[in-house]
Amino acid sequence: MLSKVSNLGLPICALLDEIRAHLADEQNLVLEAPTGAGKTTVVPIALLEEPWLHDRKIIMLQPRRIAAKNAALRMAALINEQIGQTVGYRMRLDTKISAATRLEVVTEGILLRMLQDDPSLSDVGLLIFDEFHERSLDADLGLTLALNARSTFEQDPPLRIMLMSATLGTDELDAFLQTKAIRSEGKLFAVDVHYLGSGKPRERIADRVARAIQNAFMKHPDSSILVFLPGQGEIRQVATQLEVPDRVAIRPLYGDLSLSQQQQAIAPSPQGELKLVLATNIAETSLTIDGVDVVIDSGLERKPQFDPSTGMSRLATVKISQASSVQRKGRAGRLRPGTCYRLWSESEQQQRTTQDEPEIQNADLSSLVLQLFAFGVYHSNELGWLTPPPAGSYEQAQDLLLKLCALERSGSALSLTAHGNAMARISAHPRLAHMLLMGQSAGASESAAHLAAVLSDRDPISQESADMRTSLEYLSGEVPCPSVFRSWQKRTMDLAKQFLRQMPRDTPARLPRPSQNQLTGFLLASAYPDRIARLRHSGGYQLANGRSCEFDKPNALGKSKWLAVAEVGGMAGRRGDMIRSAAPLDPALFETLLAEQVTDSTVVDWDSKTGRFIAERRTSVGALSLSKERLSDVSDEARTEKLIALTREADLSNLPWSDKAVEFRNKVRLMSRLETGWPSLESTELKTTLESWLAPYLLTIKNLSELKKLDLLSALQSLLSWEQQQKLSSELPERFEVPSGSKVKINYSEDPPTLPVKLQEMFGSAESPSVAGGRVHLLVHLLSPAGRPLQVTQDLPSFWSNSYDAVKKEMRGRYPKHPWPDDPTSATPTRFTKHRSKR
DNA sequence: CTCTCCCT
Repeated sequence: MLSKVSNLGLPICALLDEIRAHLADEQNLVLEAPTGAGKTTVVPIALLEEPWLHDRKIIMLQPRRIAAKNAALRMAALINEQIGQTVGYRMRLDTKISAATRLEVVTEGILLRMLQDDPSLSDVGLLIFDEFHERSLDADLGLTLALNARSTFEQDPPLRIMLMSATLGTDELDAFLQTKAIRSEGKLFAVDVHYLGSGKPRERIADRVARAIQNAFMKHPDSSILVFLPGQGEIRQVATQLEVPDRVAIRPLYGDLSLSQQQQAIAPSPQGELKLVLATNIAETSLTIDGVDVVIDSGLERKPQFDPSTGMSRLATVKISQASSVQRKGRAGRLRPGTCYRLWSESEQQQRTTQDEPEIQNADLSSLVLQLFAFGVYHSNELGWLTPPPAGSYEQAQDLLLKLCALERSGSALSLTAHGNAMARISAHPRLAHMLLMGQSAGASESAAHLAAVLSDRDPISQESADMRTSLEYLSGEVPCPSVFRSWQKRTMDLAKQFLRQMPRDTPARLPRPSQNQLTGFLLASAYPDRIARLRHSGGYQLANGRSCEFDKPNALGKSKWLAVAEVGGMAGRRGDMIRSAAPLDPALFETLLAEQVTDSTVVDWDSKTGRFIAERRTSVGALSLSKERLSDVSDEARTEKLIALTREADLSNLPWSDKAVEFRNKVRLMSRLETGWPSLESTELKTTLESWLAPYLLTIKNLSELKKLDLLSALQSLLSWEQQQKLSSELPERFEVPSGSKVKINYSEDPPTLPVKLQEMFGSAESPSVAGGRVHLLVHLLSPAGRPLQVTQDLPSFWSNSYDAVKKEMRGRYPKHPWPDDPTSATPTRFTKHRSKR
């Protein structure tokens, strides 16, 4: 096998010895090679006879079906075999594999299914991720699970993992896999790059692109041109406003076009005209257009941005990365040298990000989280990730899976339900998997399978009609399917059959069967409970998730008061969302099959005018309120709950903080500084435990004036044990006996606590007053006979010896009737004047 | 001025 590929003259052939030597010693390899180096076909074949394979297979992952098939076909041809012998491929609904197959090219999603059947990957010796730089969600997850499989199972010899990536930054991969990349040259022709600058502000992209096209045709009169635009809208604008020479054929190219229209853009023109292909990102990686010498790159692309707060994606027009611009440029140099015009400046190019963000950063993670639970991974941090899944979308995914009954909560932990386990075995989005199982329970497996299949893929009929029932009628043949949709119909029916095979067998229908009219709405509402919608009085619909949306053009569905919406489209920056597909929903289902979606709650409110409570019983579906009913009685529990919520909101400021309560809190704070084991009475902690300490005292409170009389001190005291309460009053007494015999109240509302006392009453005291067995020194406020503060000290002896003389001199004249002895430490303390003391 | 691409 090796000899069949080692002399092909491709750049990669020179590196085969190095690659084999590396893999003989190490488990990981990063192979960095640009397109045209031959890595995809040469490397797997060259490794088929390596001893460390131990008769196990080589699996090579490809992000796209066409690429997987082509790679397998080319490799089979290289070794003069039919496909399905030594080399085969495997993808959804299309497999060419035999018992003799040693090398399988598979699409990335297949790896997850392989891991489900055999978590240790026992018959795989080498796992190759091709085009790993694209960082698809499945590739990232596959790598993480494969590394986990290698570390948890005894593989002998261990599984080899190889990442093949385009040039531009493999350092991160090297670090993650603790290896050193092997680099190869490519075999592309030189492409001249011209930066045309950023253009005038606010000028339409289509206008600038149109001008660049005109200029390019003048400079390259004999060349076909490929233009990269962000989306269909811009493609249409350019196509309608552009005037091109007669011998040029304009060919739009984007994913929603039919296969034959896409073929027209790719194939050479029949009359030998030049081609002007106006394409989206589809031409960046998926489709190759031959005969292009000039590329015009708008520098923009449209990308979905997943919003964890709504669980929906919206589209945004963003600047492409440097890596993407290199890829687009390369499309001009496949057969001979070419030219690339970029509609931005060179300095801006330097500021652009080098790589695209990995998909895991900005994707719906519900499928990933379900799969992890099915593998027994309950927290993503149990695994090693090149890029860990972001917390926000991870939590959103868990919430959705809880709503779909795939997970259940026991205490603070989540676990997979039997229903969730069945969902994970179905190869569809968890929403659709849930819908399939619900459909089965309601005796409507086949309809559910049809609907899931339509929603799984691009649906050409939804462009004509947003009513899902139209697609279903074409699919089942109830309404004759137009011939242009025949290939869609066949593929979608095949998908539906696969879903039926994946559903659990022998499951009795446990739910009542909905009527034919209710069926589609019921199924959609099971999959998308957050998108149940109701018509607003003002027009448009409100969704259960709180957002609003409407039809882009008048639609017969728009008469329906209730809808089950499947897909919502929107562009970032625009206000409303568009309903792309939906079905009418019978609200009678809220009392039967959809009863689980209805929440029944008693809402208590505080009427701030009367200071009383009012209660309402409400039923709702998410943000959509179904009914409201005023209750004459408010239960103690409901009222307490509301009071606690109000208290939390007010940061405890609504409670009657008496001086005693404030002092108590300060005393506990003081004790907790001295000893461990005392509870914290700080607002933050008190707020989290309101239910335990405050609630019992709220039970009798029915209005505002009763709240004002709340015994807050007792409530706070309940947080202390009996021993602590005893200790608190002995260690931090109310009053302190000063030398004169007065019992002076200690002010614990300050920190440190203060002792306001007339100076004369402290005579004879050589020590600073303290509490808590001398651990807390009181801050003595020494007062004049008239009660004016003279001095503040925590160190009385130092006051007597340093400051007393000056105070004495100043005060003796003003208060002559009071004693001002020369030696205060031996004088007799007194509350009175000299005259009264003598008496 | 109203949807990028891909996949089980």
